[in-house]
Amino acid sequence: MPDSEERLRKMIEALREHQFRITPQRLAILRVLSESKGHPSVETIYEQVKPAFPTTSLATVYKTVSVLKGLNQVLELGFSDDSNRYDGKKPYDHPHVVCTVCKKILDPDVSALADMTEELSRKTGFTITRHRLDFFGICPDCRAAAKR
Amino acid sequence: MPDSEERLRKMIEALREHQFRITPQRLAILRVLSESKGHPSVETIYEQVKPAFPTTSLATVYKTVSVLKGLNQVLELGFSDDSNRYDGKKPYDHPHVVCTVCKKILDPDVSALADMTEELSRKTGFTITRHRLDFFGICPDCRAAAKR
DNA sequence: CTCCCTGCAAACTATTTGCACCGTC
DNA sequence: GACGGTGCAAATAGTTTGCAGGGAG
Repeated sequence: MPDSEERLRKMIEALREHQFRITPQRLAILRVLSESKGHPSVETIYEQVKPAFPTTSLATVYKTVSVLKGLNQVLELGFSDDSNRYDGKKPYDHPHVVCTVCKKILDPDVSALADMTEELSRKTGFTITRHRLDFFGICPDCRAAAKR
Repeated sequence: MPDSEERLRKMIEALREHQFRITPQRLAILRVLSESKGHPSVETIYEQVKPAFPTTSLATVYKTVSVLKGLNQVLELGFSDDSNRYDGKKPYDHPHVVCTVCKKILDPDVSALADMTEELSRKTGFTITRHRLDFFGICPDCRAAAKR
């Protein structure tokens, strides 16, 4: 899986570049972020790091994730009614589809977004720097499960 | 301003229809929601209701807003790093532009969204029920202020 | 007169922070 | 060795909830 290794390398490089130390705990967190497909929460990362480092604390995960966010090496998806989710594979704004039943989050292909931003900027006079586009619904798996 | 009166009437009707009582406090909250252009927070609503009902509590505002949300009479815009904002004028999903400096929120015209949802549903197999589209940037006012 | 609503305070939850000890560089 | 990082516990902030008294229908 060369793609996630590439991401891991980038993250480590970014940390080094800014004088952040590479501790074993951080390395484990980076690994989870670079490998997991499913937009994990801090809690989920914590659970995955724990086996290797049983004394790891949630605070450390929060702090590391926060550092990575500052270095633009992870995208934070905040949900006001749930815990935040993190994307270490594509650390830049992009649309998401969220299953409201199983909480799975996927990255769909949506093309027309760039045009939309440009049009918006023109119409409102805003300088647009970021966006957030989430679709909510029920995934095929959960729909099938509900029908039983 | 006949438009906001129309909304106020609709909200009251929805409450009555579902056996919710129309208390003076609730009426005051509905009024703020139906009149204010600026997507107020619970705190903001509270501040505006206080003059008329000095003993009003934040809890009551939260509870009323929650009831209205359940009746689809207000749109809740949750922000994980800030307090939630409410839209009583257009209580259905629609895009927003948020100024990251003054926290102002506007409703821009964005057309291509319906097509996007349809395309997404087809590509992912999700049944899409809701969406959330926010653009973040700096409004013309704040940009001008920064240049001084 | 019956419940629902209100308002106070306490509870909750995700996240952040303070601080003494520890380990990377 | 210096100094940033860790892990525990306590603090925070927005929101929710429990409950006794009050008022709408």
